[in-house]
Amino acid sequence: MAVSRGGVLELAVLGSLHETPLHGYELRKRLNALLGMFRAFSYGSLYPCLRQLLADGLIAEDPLDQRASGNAAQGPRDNALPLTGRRSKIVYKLTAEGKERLQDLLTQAGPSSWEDESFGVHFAFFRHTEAEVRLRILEGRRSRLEERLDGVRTALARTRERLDSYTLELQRHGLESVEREVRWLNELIDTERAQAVRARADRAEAQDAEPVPDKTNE
Amino acid sequence: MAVSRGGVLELAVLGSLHETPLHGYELRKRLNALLGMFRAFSYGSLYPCLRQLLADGLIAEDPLDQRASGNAAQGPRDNALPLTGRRSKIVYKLTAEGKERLQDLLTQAGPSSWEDESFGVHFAFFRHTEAEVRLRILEGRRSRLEERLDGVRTALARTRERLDSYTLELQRHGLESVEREVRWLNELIDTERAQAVRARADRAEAQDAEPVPDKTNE
DNA sequence: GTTAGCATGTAAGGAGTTACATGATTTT
DNA sequence: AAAATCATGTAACTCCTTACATGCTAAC
Repeated sequence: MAVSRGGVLELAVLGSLHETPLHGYELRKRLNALLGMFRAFSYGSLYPCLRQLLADGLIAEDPLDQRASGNAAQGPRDNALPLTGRRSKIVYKLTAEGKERLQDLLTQAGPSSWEDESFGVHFAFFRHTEAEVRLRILEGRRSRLEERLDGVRTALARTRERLDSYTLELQRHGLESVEREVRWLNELIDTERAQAVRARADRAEAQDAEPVPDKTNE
Repeated sequence: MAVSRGGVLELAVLGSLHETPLHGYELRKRLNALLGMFRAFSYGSLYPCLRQLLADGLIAEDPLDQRASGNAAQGPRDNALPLTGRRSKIVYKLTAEGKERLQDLLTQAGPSSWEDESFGVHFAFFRHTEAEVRLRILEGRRSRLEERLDGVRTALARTRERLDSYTLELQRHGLESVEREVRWLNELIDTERAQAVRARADRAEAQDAEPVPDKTNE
């Protein structure tokens, strides 16, 4: 079943391809437009990744595109068309296995989903993620950041020597940025919870008679 | 002269050791307190780095520490002291060559100083950096971020399909964060320029008679 | 007809991490 | 005397980047 190894790229590719078939070049542009503020991928990693995913059967060439990339017998006539052996766009689409794998990746709530490098990518595909998993990822990221704040703050408190103005300014800016992200996460978590409550209420109304379990694990 | 290869760790180590001699464990804690909001280093990279720097003669063991790490002949008597062959703190200090190398690294204003992974480290040692270099690094980082803003914004403008709320929120938060950093850089740059002007005025006053060249390359 | 951008790929390697292994010292 | 944490180190590996190489297609 070939693990087609971890790394956010896999998720980024699979997630993008889930929306619509794409070829490598366009895929990269999409990705860098979507995640450009957080990270950028190069062709040098994208194409090998596509190759691996293809080998693993998670994606497949999409024949719907008119410029077939096949080397099969096509009329040797009129080779003015861009079919030189194998040079044209290669459009990929998700296979059934690929969709399964994507669902797997989207269900994982762990360090691999809330660390700096990966959180943005996971968040970008929250639309396809279950509500519960979304919440756990958001909370996971928040505690990750709070750990960081704690660590730096206590380390700072233990420091005897007073720091120069640049170090101080860096500290201040860093703290502020992380605190801002925590506040942002708080808002998102509140929204998610409110939605969950609403969804539960809707479900309750639907089955009406049955008393809602309502396990208040708050 | 052994290049003792690039990577921010080298600068981080050399910079820290420039303030005061330290051993590996403590060094790591310092670093993670100083830069914890931006990145964290592990022992697995720190110790090999120290070894390399030692081999290159940029750092040396500091004999000032009472627990000498030497294997030289010390009285075999009273070996209850922690001197088992070679297990105790190894305190390193900068050599003359190391100081030179540090100055080199601090003078470099280029991508290696203003990219995400490295900017924080360079900034943390701005105290030891020339005013001119500081300015170029700050401006370099600013244009890097502005490029990013441009790229994402134009890509976004070209996008036909409207995005789901999560993608949108990610976009918004990303843009806002980067814009905030740009504003922060603007302030820092202003401050730096004001200081430069003041410094020039001071120098002019000092030599008084001599008309200041004042090449207004603004 | 030449630049600029679209499109696909590979080889080499960089900068670190994780997990492991070990031992010394201090605290409880 | 057990647990925590201080302290040093290595091997294997990961994920990605840089630099290169190639060729098509559109625009100026």
